[in-house]
Amino acid sequence: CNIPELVNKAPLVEFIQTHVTITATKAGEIADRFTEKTVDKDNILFEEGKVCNEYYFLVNGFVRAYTFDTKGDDITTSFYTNNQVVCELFSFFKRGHAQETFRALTNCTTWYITFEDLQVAFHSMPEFREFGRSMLVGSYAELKHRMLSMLHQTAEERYINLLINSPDIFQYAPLKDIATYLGITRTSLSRIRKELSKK
Amino acid sequence: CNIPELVNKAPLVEFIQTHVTITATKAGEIADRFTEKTVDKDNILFEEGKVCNEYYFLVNGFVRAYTFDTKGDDITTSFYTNNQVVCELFSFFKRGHAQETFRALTNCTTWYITFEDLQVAFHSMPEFREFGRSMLVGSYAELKHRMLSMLHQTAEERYINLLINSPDIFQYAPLKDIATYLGITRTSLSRIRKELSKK
DNA sequence: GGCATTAGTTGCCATTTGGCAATTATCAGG
DNA sequence: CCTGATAATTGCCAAATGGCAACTAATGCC
Repeated sequence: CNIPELVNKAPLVEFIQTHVTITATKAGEIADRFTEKTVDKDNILFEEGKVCNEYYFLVNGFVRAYTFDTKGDDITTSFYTNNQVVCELFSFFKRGHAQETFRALTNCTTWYITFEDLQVAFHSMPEFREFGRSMLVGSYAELKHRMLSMLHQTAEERYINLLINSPDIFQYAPLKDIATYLGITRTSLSRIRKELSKK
Repeated sequence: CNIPELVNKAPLVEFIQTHVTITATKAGEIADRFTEKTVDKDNILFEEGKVCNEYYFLVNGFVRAYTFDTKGDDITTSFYTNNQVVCELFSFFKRGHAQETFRALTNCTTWYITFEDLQVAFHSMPEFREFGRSMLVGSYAELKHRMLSMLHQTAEERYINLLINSPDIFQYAPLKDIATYLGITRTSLSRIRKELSKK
């Protein structure tokens, strides 16, 4: 464990500590199972059709996940930024082929762990298991919240909330991709923005 | 372990075996941690505002989960039927107050395990951990699929798919609740049904 | 800097969905 | 069986969102 690694891993250690009750030492042991990897802007972290084998912790950067609908149109399923786990969870844990692609919208610094290493670490470190579960439950809750916004909010309300809660998305992602994330067309998003600018 | 229990637990044992690679004996050991509980029609399995402490396996019956939007209107978040896990996962695992209520639409037969017992069992039985994770990942994937349907399908398409994939929902739930589940008003659902009946 | 490509906006109009109120259908309880 | 309550449908119209095409703005590349 050399000094640059120690420095770079600090965000990951902190992240682990904010999600499970754990000593810095234990959190450090978990973090040690991760390997650093940088991904350049516009490059792919994980591609559709493959079995996801890396569980990424995004230290720094911006990532868009997308898939294609039945007409072949590109749909944004999620955005990821600093201090988030980037992973196609179903493919990763169930070892199936994924239908999503994760692409870097900026240069990204990540720490990742492979499925095999994670399985081993889960087995030997109860705290890591707890952490993994916490991540899974957190992702589920976040998605449920977004689902609820689709069920009862208008496109304008969803747009405003995104603007308030995730302003950085607007800094890195084109509006056309934000539109599909909100479940509307870029034309409608454009008009919603125009209406709001009047107010 | 008496005979009625053995008989009744068979669906749970089978369910476990279809989700993780495990012997019948081990699956039976897991199932033994669960306790039977019946819930009568219209009664509540879990109520909003509390910390969810039971992880239910629904052997037989039909359940609706719902919450309230900002206007105070009732919104269906999910339906559950035979051989499904019924639980507010975020509240259960993160020990927070839930914003959902689960109500029986029919008489229900369930097997449940409490949070404390589940924690103990997770710790001592790796297969149970694997099962728990499989459930979590499965719920996540299902929700993601539904999210995607909200992003790119019309209300009519979502209705048709629900009709095909979950016809039993229409047997037990009133249309007004199905409408909120689909993210539309009961008026619109009524019109969609009328249009389709013409074809 | 110029040019090609992609992104974003706007006008025009169609389609989808919603809101409200009246009406009809269904269902549970006395 | 009657009756009140709730669910479902329908008409009328408004609002939200989409489709297409034209236009403008931004961006990347040589």
